[in-house]
Amino acid sequence: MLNIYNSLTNQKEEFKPIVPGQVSMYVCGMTVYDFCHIGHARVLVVFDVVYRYLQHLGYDVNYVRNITDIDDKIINRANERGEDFYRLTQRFIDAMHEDADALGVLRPTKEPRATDSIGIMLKMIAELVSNGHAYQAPNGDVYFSVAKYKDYGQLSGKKIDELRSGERVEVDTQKNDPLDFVLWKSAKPGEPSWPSDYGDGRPGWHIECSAMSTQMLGNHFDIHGGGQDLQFPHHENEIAQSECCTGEKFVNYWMHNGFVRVNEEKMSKSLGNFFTLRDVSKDFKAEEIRYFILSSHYRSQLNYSEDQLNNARSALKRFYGALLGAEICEPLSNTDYQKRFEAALNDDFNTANAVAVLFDLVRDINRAKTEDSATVNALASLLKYLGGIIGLLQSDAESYLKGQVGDYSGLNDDKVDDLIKQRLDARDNRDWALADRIRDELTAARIVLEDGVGGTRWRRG
RNA sequence: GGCUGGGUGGCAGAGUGGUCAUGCAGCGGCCUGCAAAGCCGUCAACGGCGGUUCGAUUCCGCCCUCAGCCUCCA
Repeated sequence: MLNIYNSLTNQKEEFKPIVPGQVSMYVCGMTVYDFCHIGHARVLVVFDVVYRYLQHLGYDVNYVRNITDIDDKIINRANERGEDFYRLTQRFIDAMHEDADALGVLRPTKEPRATDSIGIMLKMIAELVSNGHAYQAPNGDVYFSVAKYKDYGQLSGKKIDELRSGERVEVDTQKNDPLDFVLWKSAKPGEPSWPSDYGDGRPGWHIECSAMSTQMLGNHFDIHGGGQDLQFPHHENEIAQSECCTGEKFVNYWMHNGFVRVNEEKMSKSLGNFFTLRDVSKDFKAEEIRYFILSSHYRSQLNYSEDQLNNARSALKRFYGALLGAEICEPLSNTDYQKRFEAALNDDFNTANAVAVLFDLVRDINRAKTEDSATVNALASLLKYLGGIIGLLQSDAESYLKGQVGDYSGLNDDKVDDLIKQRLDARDNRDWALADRIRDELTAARIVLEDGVGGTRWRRG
């Protein structure tokens, strides 16, 4: 039985889909004006695990993750570069796909772009205007009337009165109420725009998610996810717009992942303390980054540091070390390991706990290695199968361990094999000094040797 | 100021009203020509003060403290 922590009620609840056997899930994706950083990677990976695990449980999952490809930042960036905004966003969409693929993130079922959905947004806006929940201001902008939605604040726990008293935004005289938010922005000269009954303009940020999610998943769907920073105002506003427009409940389960932090501070574009995936990938394998993300619970904060990534590196070496030499076959079914593993994931996707189960399995594999290979193969296959449920351990063990990343010395695999052969000769002659000298040479090139009964193995350290 | 969520052993990070988390690091041993890897053993923690309880790191209250949101942000 799967339990999910619901941000709407602030407690874990048993997951029950609206339609038995099917899950409809929407996750707020990237605004594509720059490369993805580790914080973005966390959303991608966290909800990839949710997606994979729901499928593992046998659900037919309709997973929609949007792309915001029109907003102020995109326009500004395009202007700075003198590049057409559509070309700019296309470039970063391609980059995002490359990054996500590398991390082992499965493509969502659908990945709508905001600019392809303007029509449906305008329909929603028209409905909100006609039913009195929205109005057009003198300057042409269309705003949503927060005060007219009595349940506003249900997700973030905020109260309209308190928001108003803590108001820090300068009052926009165009709005009837400072809390109102924009649905349609009228275009300034030279900005990308779309025609509408309210004049040329572009959509506000919040309406796109309401439009694309309800269009693709229905007015009422199961799961909506995103980063914690979207809880307010973005998700709160989505609820308000959607429910005022459709008259139905919008979403049953809200999921929010915690931030990645750098030196006790949120990693964010505005603080400038972010590390892009591309930067980090110069020194670490994508799977190490994925493991790092999954080594803590998705709702807790995650501190980014090189030590943490090194820790992930050690962990994966241990996993792949256990897998090395085993023959992968049909995994054992109904094992205690699988039960514990699933119990962990059933508990609000507790990947940290699930990974701990995998380490117990590793110990059993390594123990069995001195005894019989059938047990090793069976347990290793189970390890690989369970790892696959959270998108880990799917590489070939030997190539993973020999794989290189970043600036290693120029020693290629053939040269390594050659040196190892020379060292073996030296060892046969009991010339330990020479053997050790060769090993030192390899060590300097970050090659680690392991002399075993079956010969000498090596890996890149 | 309002609202969230935290404070666990050297580090990271789960969890529980009374027996082991787990990984890395450390220490002792086995294995090895020596290593490495692996295995066995081992050390060690629950922010502070009260309360409930036979017993609390785990429940309750207060305090201290950290992060996040309240403005764009995954």
